[in-house]
Amino acid sequence: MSLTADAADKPTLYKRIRADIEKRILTGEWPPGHRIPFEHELVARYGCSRMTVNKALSELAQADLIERRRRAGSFVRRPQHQSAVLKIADIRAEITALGRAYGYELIGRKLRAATAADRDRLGVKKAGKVVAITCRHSADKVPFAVEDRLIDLSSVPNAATADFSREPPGSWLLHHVPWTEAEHTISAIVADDRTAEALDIAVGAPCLVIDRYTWRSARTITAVRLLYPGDSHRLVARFKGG
Amino acid sequence: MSLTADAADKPTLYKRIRADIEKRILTGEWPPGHRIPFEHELVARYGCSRMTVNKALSELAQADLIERRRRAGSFVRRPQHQSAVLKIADIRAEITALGRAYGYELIGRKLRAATAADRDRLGVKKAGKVVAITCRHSADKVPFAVEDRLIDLSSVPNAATADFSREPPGSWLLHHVPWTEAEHTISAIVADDRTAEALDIAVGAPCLVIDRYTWRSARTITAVRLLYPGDSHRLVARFKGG
DNA sequence: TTGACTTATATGTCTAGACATATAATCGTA
DNA sequence: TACGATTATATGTCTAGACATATAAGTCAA
Repeated sequence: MSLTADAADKPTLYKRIRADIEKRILTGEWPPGHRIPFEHELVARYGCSRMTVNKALSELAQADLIERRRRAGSFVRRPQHQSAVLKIADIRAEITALGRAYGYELIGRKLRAATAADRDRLGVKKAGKVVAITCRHSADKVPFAVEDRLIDLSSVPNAATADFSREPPGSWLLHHVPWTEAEHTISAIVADDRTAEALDIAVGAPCLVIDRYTWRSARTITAVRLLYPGDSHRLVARFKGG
Repeated sequence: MSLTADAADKPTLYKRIRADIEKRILTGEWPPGHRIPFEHELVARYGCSRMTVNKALSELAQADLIERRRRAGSFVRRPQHQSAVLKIADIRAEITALGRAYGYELIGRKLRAATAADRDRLGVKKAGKVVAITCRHSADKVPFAVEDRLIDLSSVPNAATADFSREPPGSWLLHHVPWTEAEHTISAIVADDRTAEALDIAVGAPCLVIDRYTWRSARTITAVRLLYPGDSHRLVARFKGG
């Protein structure tokens, strides 16, 4: 077994080319707008075939680190500050990862025909059945977040009979619904009476709100609102640097 | 000019293969864990060379949609809910994109040797000079966000002489510093007197807080805290679906 | 049953070509 | 000078092979 870095193991040629270029970009030696050597120049420098350097450059382009233009060449892209990777873990996983005891409590569950408000929230037009779930997550017996969720049963019929009294709906969905897309909206509110009681905080205390809307290839799956105590909870997002 | 989708233009073969597979994954026809046809099977199905299907599968792997294992085959990966792409635009770009008039006002600027608090905030050990900037961004004359920033001059010496009275420091950095990495921490607070006044909101109103810490290959560049009125501003994060 | 060895196989990387295509640069013309 | 046609060129895609390598699966002995 080797304790050295992967890079030292035995990088293949195209990976070495990619890493060489990536390093020059990250260190700023090649600033945004800088033209990267042409493929035929890299072919000469590394003594390999064009397909090999092409693979290296294609991957850098797929990672948005460079931009390739026919006839013109390849150029270092400007950093795109507007794109960052936000880690929003499954709450249970998040709490257990912190080494704290996870607690879950189902507050309410209702199966009903979608009301106008439900349809609006899910972004669907046709009427159908939904499950509405309210629950609470806690860490070491302290309220961590309250969850208010709507599941579209026309997309996830199994959810009608799933037992959410022990398994949180988020975890259940993660294991029963294939690859999904989602949109998160983050905002801040101050706790009203009901929220304050559920989270065991003072009325008027700040709360972080995450609204997550999930779909799979144009089909709505679920809409969920999570409320966290704003002063204790922090969302960490790491910039996507390639 | 064509108004049809790019896909209809004239997709190359490897892109068609990639799109075909992507579609089956996104629709759930091939759920997580499903084995994708072997390369030689796809070669037979599409009547092309192995390099062509290899390119399609490699890109899907780079996008984390599939996982490839030697001898075993290629498999659909589980969705990774914990990773979402958070769009944090440059504030000026964000406001102008909304079709509103961007306003900028420099409140304070100080050049000083880094205090202990500064070093702590920037995560550096060595003493050095820093610029501290406080400013306000507005949309249609209404306060949009207040910014409190620290720039490490040992990494960005030019910032010492940059004119931040007209150009916001975020925009300036975006154009003068090459590719960077950053970490964002999002939280919620309630406005204190000073914040309330700067944002023209009530004391006790909710505020969304973004702390952004930026570096470039292990070198600290800047630390910034942005305060937004919590009820009007919303951060939108789109799940990374490939 | 377990562990060690062998083998088959799918992916990983690479080559030396080929033709396609978008477009920057040049040249010629009005 | 401005505009339109031509040309050169860098990237985009693809082929038909090759050998490398990790590893699942099978084989055999302890």
